[in-house]
Amino acid sequence: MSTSFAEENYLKIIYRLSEGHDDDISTNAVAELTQTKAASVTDMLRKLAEKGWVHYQKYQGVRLSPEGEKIALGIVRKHRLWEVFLVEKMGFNWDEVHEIAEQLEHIESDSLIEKLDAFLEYPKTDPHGDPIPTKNGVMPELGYLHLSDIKAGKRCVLMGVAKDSAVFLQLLTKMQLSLGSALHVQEVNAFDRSISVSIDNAPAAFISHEVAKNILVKLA
Amino acid sequence: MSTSFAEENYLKIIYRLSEGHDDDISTNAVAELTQTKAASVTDMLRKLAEKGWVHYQKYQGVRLSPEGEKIALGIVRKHRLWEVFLVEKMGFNWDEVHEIAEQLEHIESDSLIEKLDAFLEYPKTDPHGDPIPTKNGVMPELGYLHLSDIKAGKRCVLMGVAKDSAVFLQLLTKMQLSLGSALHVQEVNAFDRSISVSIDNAPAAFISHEVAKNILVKLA
DNA sequence: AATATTTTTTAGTTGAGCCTAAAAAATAAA
DNA sequence: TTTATTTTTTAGGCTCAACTAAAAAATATT
Repeated sequence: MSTSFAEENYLKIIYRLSEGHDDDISTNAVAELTQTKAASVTDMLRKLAEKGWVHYQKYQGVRLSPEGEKIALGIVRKHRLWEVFLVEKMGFNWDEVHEIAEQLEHIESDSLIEKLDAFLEYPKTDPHGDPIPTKNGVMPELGYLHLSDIKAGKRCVLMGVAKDSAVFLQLLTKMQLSLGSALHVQEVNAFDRSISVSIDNAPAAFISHEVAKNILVKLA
Repeated sequence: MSTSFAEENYLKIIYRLSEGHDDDISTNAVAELTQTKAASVTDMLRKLAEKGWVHYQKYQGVRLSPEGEKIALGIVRKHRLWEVFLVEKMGFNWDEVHEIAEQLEHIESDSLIEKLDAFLEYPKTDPHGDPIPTKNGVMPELGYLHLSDIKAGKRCVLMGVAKDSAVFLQLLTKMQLSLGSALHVQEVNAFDRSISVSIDNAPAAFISHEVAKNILVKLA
């Protein structure tokens, strides 16, 4: 069965909202991310349920069916591969690629995506450190930690971001933070939970808790 | 003013139908290429005329306005650049890229198209030899001849095709014909207007008039 | 020139995907 | 537990881009 542009967006958004827990997703949460009204979401959820891509009972929220998840992972895979292409081959910055990839993710051609994957040399993650689902529909688990959870004294490496809005990414860039940055957490400041961190062995800088929460690291 | 997917397709098709003459285009001709019914075309032409992209008077046919032509050339430029990408970078054959490029041509990002152009090293033609419009909206005139118009005894080089349907391109491939093939027209056979042509100095093969009409060459 | 045929347009529908306003259900507060 | 608030759904409408059937205009034929 074929999927429309709108349907693909809903499935992708429900997937995103479902990551990391198994509660059902509320109509309002979906409406916020799709930039539509709750009433429109209700319509679409009923349609997606009819097609077998979500489990939905009115007033009870929604979750993806196995088939729906497969479709969503396909979209995410395409989105992230195109982001790699845009950064690695087209020379875009990591904060410029989201909107373009939102369009490219709907291009329908399995062979194109396989060839693109090969051309990019089978990347494991996108330019924000997010894992790229395999073509069999498996999302690799990378097990990164939030910088905000790292204890004072520890060293770690910046592996990804939990949020890829342009303003956030631009802030990181201004702070000289990028994938691969070596971080050394000097201390956690009790007052505002900001942390003092040395970036690539430079003198320590302050990173707010809000920012640290959205930085993903692995211990060195 | 922004253009929808459907509007872009109509403008592109009107452009294609207008190439090489300045008669107005009929509703039916547009309907055939858009794969819609004449009544639907009438609706859309009225809409495009309101937006100032075409000149249209009912029962009198349609032609692009300067603004409409600019939009159409932008779409054609994107289509052909993506085709180059698909063949040169993704490894597709020239008969496989049309449908995918039909989707990619609607991706909206000026900076992407400029970067793609640079990445491809500013190609002048697509994989079928069709010229790529400049970013200023100029369609280069290549002045190729139809193989069917070449006199016996002449040598020429295959520079493009006037039709890029998959079956036609596959036939050329089977006949060992591709861009750059060196052709030597031995004789024009009066009976069926087929021509005897040596391809890359191999023993002469027959090329039907129908095929020769759609092959573009320049004299060697 | 009159008639027949083809082409094009009008009129009225349809489905997808959105909307607003009002009703109903679920949840929170008194 | 009753009342108030928030969330979600229903009902009815809108726009876009298609459709069919019928009318009108243009073109071709006799």
